[in-house]
Amino acid sequence: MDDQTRMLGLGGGLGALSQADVGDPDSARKQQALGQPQQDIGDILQQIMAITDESLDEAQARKHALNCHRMKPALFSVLCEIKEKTVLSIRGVQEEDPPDPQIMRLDNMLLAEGVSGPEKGGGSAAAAAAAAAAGGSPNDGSIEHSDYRAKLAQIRQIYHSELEKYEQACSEFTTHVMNLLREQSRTRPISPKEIERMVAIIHRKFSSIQMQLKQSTCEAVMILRSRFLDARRKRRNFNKQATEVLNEYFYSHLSNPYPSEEAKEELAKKCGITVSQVSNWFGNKRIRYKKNIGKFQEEANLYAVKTAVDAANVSAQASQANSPATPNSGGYPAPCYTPDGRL
DNA sequence: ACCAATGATTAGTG
DNA sequence: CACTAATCATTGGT
Repeated sequence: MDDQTRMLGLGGGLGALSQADVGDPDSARKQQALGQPQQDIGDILQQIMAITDESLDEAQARKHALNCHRMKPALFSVLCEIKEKTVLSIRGVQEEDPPDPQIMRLDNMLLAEGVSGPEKGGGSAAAAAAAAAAGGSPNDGSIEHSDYRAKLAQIRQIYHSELEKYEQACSEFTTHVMNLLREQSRTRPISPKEIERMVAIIHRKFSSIQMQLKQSTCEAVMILRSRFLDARRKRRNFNKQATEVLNEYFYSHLSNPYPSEEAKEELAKKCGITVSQVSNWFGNKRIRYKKNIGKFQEEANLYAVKTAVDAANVSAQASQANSPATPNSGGYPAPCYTPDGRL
């Protein structure tokens, strides 16, 4: 035992004990003066082991006596140390948890969506930015975003209140456990370090619950996104003039209705829409025209006449110049645009 | 309320 | 990456 105590580096307490063991008369006298029986570690352990065999009152009294024993702190630290070296070391190895990549992802997304970020101003700006970046949808999107933002704010509010609830519950539980452990540490070898570790465990458990919250919040945001930011749901028909311009181009280039990038830009400008909208329009137009040429015959004629008239005006002005873009001037053309493609 | 028209998205292709 | 074809979701006329 002496060796062991020295190895454990224990201080005065046990040193004094060993002295008492040897029967230092001075120490014995002091103990007598304090009214405590002389005893060694073996006796103490004996008492501890026997404590369950005694009546409750006896046990309480014994416990109190043991608690007040001057050897108690030393014993306590020994037991703590032994415990530390056995049980806890097993778990202590994998203690340092690297930040969970999953929760990092969720956090990043929530931040990007403006759910978990700063409150009003920054949040909505971030949301708008995220929306613009993700959708790529070139809608000017000023009206529809108000609705979106309202819903997002709702989600944010729920998220925050839930988060607060969790945090509160967590801290409540933590303090409860800490109090319990502190209380217990009067009779059981529970070191502050162990309490700390227990707190960490609790926090991890709660953070996994939080992750569920974050996950479901993310899902809610995604659904909201797809509901509100999908441009299909906020479609506006182009105005008459715009469709007229587009149709004019389409039917006057029926043989090759593929506007160049420049032409698209020009059309976009004329129609007050974006280039990709022009591309969409031509894509739709081509496929729908091809699918049912008959249905579009009337329209084709209309625009053919229109361009013919324009061409006529132009050529009238320009005397005899051959306008290059009047493939169908005159009659009603069997459309040059065939399903197989460009002529 | 129904349905054709229509702008936008998506998967697939060269 | 531009394009086609299919499809979605809304608009607007009836």
